[in-house]
Amino acid sequence: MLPTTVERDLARWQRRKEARPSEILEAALIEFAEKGFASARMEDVARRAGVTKGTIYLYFENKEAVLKALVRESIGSQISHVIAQAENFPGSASELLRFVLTTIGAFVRTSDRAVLPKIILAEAGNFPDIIRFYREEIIDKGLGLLTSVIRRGVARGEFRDVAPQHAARLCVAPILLAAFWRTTFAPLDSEPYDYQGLIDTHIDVLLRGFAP
Amino acid sequence: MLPTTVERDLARWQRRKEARPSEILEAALIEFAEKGFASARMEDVARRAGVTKGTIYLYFENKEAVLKALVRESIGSQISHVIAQAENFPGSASELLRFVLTTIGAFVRTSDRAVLPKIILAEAGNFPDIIRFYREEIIDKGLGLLTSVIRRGVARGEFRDVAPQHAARLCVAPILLAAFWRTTFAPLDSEPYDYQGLIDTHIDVLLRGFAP
DNA sequence: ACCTGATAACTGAATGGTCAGTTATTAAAA
DNA sequence: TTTTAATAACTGACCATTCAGTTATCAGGT
Repeated sequence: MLPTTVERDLARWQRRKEARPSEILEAALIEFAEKGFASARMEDVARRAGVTKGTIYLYFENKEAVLKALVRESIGSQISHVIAQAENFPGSASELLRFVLTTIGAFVRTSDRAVLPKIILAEAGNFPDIIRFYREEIIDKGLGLLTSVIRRGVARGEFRDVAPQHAARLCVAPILLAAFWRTTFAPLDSEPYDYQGLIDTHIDVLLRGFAP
Repeated sequence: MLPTTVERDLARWQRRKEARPSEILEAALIEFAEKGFASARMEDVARRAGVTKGTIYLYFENKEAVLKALVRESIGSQISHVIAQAENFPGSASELLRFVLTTIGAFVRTSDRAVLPKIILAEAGNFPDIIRFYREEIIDKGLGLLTSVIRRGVARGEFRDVAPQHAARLCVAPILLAAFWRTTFAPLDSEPYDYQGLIDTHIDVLLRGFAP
């Protein structure tokens, strides 16, 4: 049961300054997702990352800093990327909307980062600055993008006169819900839920609902 | 600053066996909402309820039992009530759908229980049986109701042929999102968000999207 | 009307376990 | 040999839970 001395001596540990931070974040994401931020233990994060607790504190100031780093590295870049693509999009507003929602949908269906909104939501009360960051960098930017797409569609007569700030939220709601579902209730399901079908139906119903 | 001896002697404490449990639950809801279940302190719950820590344990086995009680007493009855009303609803499927969504919307906009989904979501990993209860008693029942309404609408030719299990989720998504928003980001907003407008727009877009 | 014990609601200090963060030490790498 | 990544034992604070003691309430006696 105990590791042999050979294994011990051969394995031991290596110095891998470059690789540690990302490995720690990867491990933290899994632990935070499983237990929630407050109940996740730094020792478990460390073990999963293949180091000991002390090592984490060489790279991160404290537990909160690990969560902050996760939020920063995970989502911010994605959003900017989508916004950039949307800016030089050639097609109509409907096509652009379809493209944006499909992209976000794919992210939510496949990325392990899709748990983050849930983790952040849960800790809202305890870390006001993380919430503010998330609100400004992710939500406001995302809603801003969608609002402008819809406003454009309305201006061009593609969409009827819906309130853009409400319509933008209608666009993301089912996708976000899918993210929560996948990271919370999916394990209880006997057969996997058809997220693709949900998102397709969503885009379909939405565009018809927006049509003049 | 200190309470006068008179006040002290008059106040002290009273025996209020009947009132305690609900007062404790009320206090717990607020504390759990603010800090999250894991970070909420029983002592703070007690103080808010006007008792001391020990008293809570006269009425509840432990912290988890308080959360369980909250889930049971808060939402279950609401759902059954809506379902009962829906069952003998006279009008068309659209009218029924509008009625159901308006009712849920009103609950989410006004009730302090609207935080519960968030609290439960956050603790999913730690309390599998609470999640299972919530899943079976709230989600499955709620989705079941909406699915049957939509199926009826499709059968009667009021709605086009949308997939009922997806469409049902589209119905609740924006309302749930509103609940999360109200209990998380609303405090950051300078002016209050127009939930009523969101829900009205939602119902409007949705029914047009469902129309043949 | 006024005691007076019995009962049960309630208190709050003590307990014990957990865990974030620290530090003295070890050993890989340069 | 020196530097520093990494370890592992340690500390201290925090907090759920317990329980021995306190006090409101009430019934039955005087």
